[in-house]
Amino acid sequence: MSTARHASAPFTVDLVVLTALTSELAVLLEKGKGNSGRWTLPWRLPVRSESLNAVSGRLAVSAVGSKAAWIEQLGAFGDGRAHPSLVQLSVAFVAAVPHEMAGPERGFHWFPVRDLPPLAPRHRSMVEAAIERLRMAVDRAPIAFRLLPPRFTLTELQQMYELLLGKRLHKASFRRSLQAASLVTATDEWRSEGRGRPAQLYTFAPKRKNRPARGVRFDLLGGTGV
Amino acid sequence: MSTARHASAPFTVDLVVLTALTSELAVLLEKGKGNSGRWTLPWRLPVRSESLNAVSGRLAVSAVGSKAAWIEQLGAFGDGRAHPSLVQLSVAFVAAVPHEMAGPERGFHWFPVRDLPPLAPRHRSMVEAAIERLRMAVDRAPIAFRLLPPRFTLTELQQMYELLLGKRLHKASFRRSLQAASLVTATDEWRSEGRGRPAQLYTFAPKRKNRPARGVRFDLLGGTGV
DNA sequence: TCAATAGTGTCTGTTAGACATTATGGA
DNA sequence: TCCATAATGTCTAACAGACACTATTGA
Repeated sequence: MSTARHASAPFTVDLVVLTALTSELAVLLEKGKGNSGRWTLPWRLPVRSESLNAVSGRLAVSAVGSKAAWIEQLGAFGDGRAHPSLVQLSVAFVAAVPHEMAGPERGFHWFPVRDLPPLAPRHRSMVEAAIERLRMAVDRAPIAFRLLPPRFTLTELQQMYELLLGKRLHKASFRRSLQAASLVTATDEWRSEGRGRPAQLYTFAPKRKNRPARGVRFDLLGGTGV
Repeated sequence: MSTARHASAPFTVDLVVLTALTSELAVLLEKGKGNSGRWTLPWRLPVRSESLNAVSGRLAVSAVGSKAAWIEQLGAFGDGRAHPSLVQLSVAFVAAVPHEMAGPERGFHWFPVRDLPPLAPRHRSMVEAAIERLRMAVDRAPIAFRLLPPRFTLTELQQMYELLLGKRLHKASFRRSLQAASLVTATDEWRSEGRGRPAQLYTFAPKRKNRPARGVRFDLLGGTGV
């Protein structure tokens, strides 16, 4: 029951920053500003008349030290689930950043999504929604490419997709689709990684292609099939 | 700049109700409560501590007179786009209802989405987002079926899908996928519609089927292809 | 030489769209 | 009878996954 009488808006903007941490997804958490030293998602009470996108963008910069590779609004969260701010409503954003590029700022820490510390209920539902949204977005936005360095091997790219999607992919199929989509071009560089045959390096260089726009998918009932 | 000192929450809940109106999508608008008699999306200032889902659900009932066939949160809208309430933030929902079932309540009217009256900028972006969201949701939720009467012909079902998706579908492919998805069962009734051969009536009776869970779709660059 | 990884060719099953054909009523 | 619509069979192209094979390095 906070009496909002200062110039801040009566809702928080919260951010779920995801990254690829050695073969698993990780979330960026902040050492709680409140009394209990619990970890929280980065959030802030925006000042009035600030745009949501501006606030979330600056929140990302303040957390990871650079602009996010991808950021999207998740939605409004409230409905009785507790939040560290005690404010009724939160607008959540989901972002992805490359892990190597910029270490987290002071007071922040990466946690694997499979092993999170206790979070406020509202924050826990945001993390779940964020992962789901990321997996939906991976095939519509070049997120995987932006999480990799400018030059990468196709195996690295595939592993990034597998990590983001949370499932294994078939090597030959992956490369065929990639070829058909005209998304990468080979460089003349190769990289030797320990034992086996060196891998060719590629760059992200999408060329517009008119996809045939398939019909309906009757994907009701959430049948995942294995 | 309204001083929010009464017991209402400092944001609005807005609703985009969509329906299938004789071969085109239509939105439900309300004669503006404000000074200018402009049309607006149905919205309200919820009282504090009300859940978002509860508010949006009741808003739908008050607009169409019955529970929505499908409803989902669209997200938070603000960012400087004007809203009839003058409130900074709005949480929008999108809903779909069958057109025949329940006429709109007094003061409401259906408008084809291709021919909308002037709307507040924030409401216009909600309508656009709602249509896009509906099209994404049509193959994950049985929206088309809930907009049809319990017994329908396959041609009616296909036309509903075409209307919701905004594109033509291939008849034989549509029926094959439908069959494969085990979503409908035939009744022993037939309906003669004017000239040609009568059509068999079907009911929505989904049977769980384990779909094979396909790989990646490189669907970047929004290539629609025709 | 062996182990390990990169990269590719072939085969098969599934599916979407094109097209044509049959079926069955009303005008 | 003719016409309009329903319903279905066949063909083809695209594509995903399985499998196996070759290529190229380090140990």
